[in-house]
Amino acid sequence: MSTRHASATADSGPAAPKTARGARTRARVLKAAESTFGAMGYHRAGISDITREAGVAQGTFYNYFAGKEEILRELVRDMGHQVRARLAAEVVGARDRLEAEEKGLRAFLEYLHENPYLYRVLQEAQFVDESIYREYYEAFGRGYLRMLADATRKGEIRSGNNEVRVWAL
Amino acid sequence: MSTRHASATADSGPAAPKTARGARTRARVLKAAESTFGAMGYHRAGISDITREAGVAQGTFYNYFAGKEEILRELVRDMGHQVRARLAAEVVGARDRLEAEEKGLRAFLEYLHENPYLYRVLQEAQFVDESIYREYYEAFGRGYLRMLADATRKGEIRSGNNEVRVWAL
DNA sequence: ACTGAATATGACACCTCAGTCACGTTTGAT
DNA sequence: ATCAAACGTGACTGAGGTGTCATATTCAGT
Repeated sequence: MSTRHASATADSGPAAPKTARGARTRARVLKAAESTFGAMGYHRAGISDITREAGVAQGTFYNYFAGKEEILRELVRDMGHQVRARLAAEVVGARDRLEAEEKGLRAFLEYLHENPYLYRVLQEAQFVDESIYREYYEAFGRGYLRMLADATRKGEIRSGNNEVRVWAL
Repeated sequence: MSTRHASATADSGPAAPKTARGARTRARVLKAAESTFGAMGYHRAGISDITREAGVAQGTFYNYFAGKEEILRELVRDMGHQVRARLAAEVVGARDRLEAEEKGLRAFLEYLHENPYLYRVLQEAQFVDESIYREYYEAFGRGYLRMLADATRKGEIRSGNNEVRVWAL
């Protein structure tokens, strides 16, 4: 039965790289997957396209990722981290909620403009495996919720059901 | 080179059915494609899934459709016709633009609620072949433009760049 | 009833591509 | 310098699935 659709949450399949070279290679493959999926689309893209782009052999791919779906999940995670890190960094200098909102939105759109692949990959991931999409969204929502909670504590916005607000946005 | 990505516009591949039975069969296969694509997704679904659902043999499929991509295009076209027909029918009784708008939107949402597959299939089609998606919503836009033009002629709304309005919506 | 065209069949050929594996090469610690 | 573990390689295979084809059946006009 293997680990099919059950709870493909955190098991990264193959173990993490143990050397510097391994880490670099893994990163190269992930980057290659980003551009390849982004340019050709997930389904048209083959593992061989990714490895060719990364400049490694086919087998190398499986040293770091369990399969095609797995690398997509990992990729979305990675992209999510980047976006959230960027947002967090942009927002620190903001005085109040409104300014943070404005800066955050601007930074978000900027990021999307610099990485046009994020949107496409994410949309496609939705059809490959719902849970990938969901994970991204929920992580995003959690970050947002934290910010709203902070703002509430500081009395900048009236309290209430923040979850509802996140959804609305 | 065959007819690859060139201008896959109107050639319906295999000729249209010549008998009543043929028409019925074609319709059955198309319906089966709708539910199968809708339920499993375009990529997971195989031709055999569609033909099984339709209750015909594999070969029959190719009597009416050139291939998988082709039937998707045909399906989107068909769904588009249905939606537009429905909208047009709902809107005829409206007095002015505002009422038409309200009725139209309501009918549209209703239709989407009754046919949850439309949205999903359309979204996925976007990644299979951009031109399928484009065709759908250009046709939609044209219909909308006609309505706006009518309204303009009747002096119900101020003239101006209607295309811009369609885009905005 | 007769007949050619249209339609239905399903086994099969063929091809793409994900994933494996046995064997080289590099790393990094002692 | 040595060695074991980590990493890299690319030819290979096996499954999955699209599209074909020779043949059988049904339709519709005469």
